[in-house]
Amino acid sequence: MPVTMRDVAQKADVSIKTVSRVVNDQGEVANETRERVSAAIEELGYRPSKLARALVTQRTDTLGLIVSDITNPFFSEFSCGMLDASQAQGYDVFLCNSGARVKPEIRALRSLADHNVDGIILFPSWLNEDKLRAFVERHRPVVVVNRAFEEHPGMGQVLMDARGGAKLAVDHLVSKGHTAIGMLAGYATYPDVFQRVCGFRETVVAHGLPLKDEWIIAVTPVIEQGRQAALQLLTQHPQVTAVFAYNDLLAVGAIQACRELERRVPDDCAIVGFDNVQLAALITPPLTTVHVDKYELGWQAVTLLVRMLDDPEAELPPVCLDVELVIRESA
Amino acid sequence: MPVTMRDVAQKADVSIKTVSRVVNDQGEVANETRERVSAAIEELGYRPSKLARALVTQRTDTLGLIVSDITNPFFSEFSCGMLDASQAQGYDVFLCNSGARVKPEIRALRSLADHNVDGIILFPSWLNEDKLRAFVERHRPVVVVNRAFEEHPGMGQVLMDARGGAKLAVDHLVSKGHTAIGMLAGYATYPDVFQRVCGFRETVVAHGLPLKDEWIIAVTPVIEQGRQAALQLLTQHPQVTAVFAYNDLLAVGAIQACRELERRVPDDCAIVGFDNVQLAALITPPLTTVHVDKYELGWQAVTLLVRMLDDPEAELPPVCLDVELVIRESA
DNA sequence: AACGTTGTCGTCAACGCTGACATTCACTCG
DNA sequence: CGAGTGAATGTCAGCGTTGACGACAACGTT
Repeated sequence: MPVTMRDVAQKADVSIKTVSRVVNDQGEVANETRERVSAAIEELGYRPSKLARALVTQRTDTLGLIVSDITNPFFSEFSCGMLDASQAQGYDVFLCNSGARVKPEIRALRSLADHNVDGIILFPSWLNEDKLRAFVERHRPVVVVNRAFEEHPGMGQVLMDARGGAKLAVDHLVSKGHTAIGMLAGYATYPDVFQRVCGFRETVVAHGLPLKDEWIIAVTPVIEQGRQAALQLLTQHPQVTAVFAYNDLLAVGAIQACRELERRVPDDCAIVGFDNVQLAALITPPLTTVHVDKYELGWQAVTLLVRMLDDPEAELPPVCLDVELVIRESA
Repeated sequence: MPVTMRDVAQKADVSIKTVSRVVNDQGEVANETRERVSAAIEELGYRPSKLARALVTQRTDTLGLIVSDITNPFFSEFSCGMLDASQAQGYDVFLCNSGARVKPEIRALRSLADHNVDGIILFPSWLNEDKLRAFVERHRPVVVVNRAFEEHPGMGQVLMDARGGAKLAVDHLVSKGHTAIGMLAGYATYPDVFQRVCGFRETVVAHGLPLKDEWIIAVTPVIEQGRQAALQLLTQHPQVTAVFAYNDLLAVGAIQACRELERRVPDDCAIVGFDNVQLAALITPPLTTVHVDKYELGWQAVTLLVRMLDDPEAELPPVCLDVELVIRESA
């Protein structure tokens, strides 16, 4: 039913191969012929079948993107940058939600491989390093965002300076006179929690302040969990006057907790978040947080992936984005 | 490099066709043979190429989704439902951002068609009805969300009861004693603005209240525009004591405007939004708004699309989701 | 003994396209 | 003037799979 190269060839009275040549404008085609073919293409409304082409070239012009939760503004802004960059490079993208679980991630990976995507972006990956490497072995290239690992051919990484961000946050808290600082952390199984907690610990110690393990609470990074954890932290350890949160969602939960405990923010308890999602500027009080350019992160991931595609041999170093502190009213 | 049916056939010492038969478990294969082939598949880690299969069956097991802006929580929640439903049905999905503009939408449509997606979901469509119909003619089926149009074979529609939602909002405002109600509307070119404005006008009139065109302001539905429009509305027409917003983003802008004008919400100015995005519950004061189950909307869109795929001849009626008022503190 | 029938499996072309390798023809040059 | 050159185009196989059809045993049935 759809018009094929054969139809065009017939109409322009040339061989199929010649049509192929003008479509991909490769090889030498006489001007007169080229125009005749172009006219036929135009007239028939011919569009080359990416499917058929992919079968022979092994290139589908598609990328796969796996995120934990597209509903989370952090990921959706990232996806937006990723999508725009892909489009600019001529790729279409398959989107999958992993729900931050291993099984669905594997299923998504498999399913992307089945569709022969040219490359995959994982944000982040919940697989252990061996499994991940095993997959990449058969389906390079893959770019992993926000999770550091040993460099390996076929795997690229895009990171943000999480440790530096944590330092920025704690420094700011300290400069405001806080000496008892707690942290609402994500679970250590979260691929990018480690860096943020590390940065937190280092900086607290560097300032010569007390560092108590009970002041660091690990929870799932969603608002409600943040509320509960902050409630717990602030009632059990009333001396804590400042909280650094793993992400803005937890920070929002902490603000809610403070409201319930009738602790004024930032006077009775200062709060700093991480990520600077849209929401951060809109709540009351507006959240002081570490800004990350999520759109840019997505764009960079594609840039790196495409570079790996262009030169499969190259060993590209990790890309790391800077972060900056956005001071609003919560600290 | 990747293992193909031929490899499996060789290993199991059968013909390629037999392998095909067990893979798709169709046709009669002796148990003994089936097991031998299955073993070979397992051992070799064979996975059928969707590409090659698609070339002959004309089915790619992929769907296309075009949304205005994945960054908007309204669309991202929808996408989540759409993604989950697709996955449940065995489809992978191409995601495209149209940026709420015609050109990119057309480009996305074309590019999806080039990849031979089995069906497309448009949320919403910015094309005029003729163009849309022309496209669908060649690439059915398509499901359009949140935009009503004349029924047409190959086009499905999924809607929400926008008019009813507007009525709910206005009724509530009236019940609170408001008699001068303004509206922050989206541009009439927005596909789903019409219904909401219509419902607004009808209900205001039904209550015997004044309906002034100057009290209805059309803007791009983002926070900042909402703020400016509300500023304008409330200073030029101070008698207005209640505002119904086309969506929550505009409502949030209105709340900001009230704060600047030192009008207390809801005492000096009541505000009702539409959509009930996550943000609505988190701002101060929490927003009274019309709730729409966006996840369900996405799920329904896929359900409809798949039904159209299964029976191309069937004339499926539009699906319409109910809405409900969520009363919080802004009205 | 000749004839369906049924179950199992294979052959072959085709899907729409590209890459490797002809082929043709005009033209140049020693 | 024959060989060599290069531009323009064509032929053919093959990418990995499926559908239409055919082959061939094994088994009753008359």
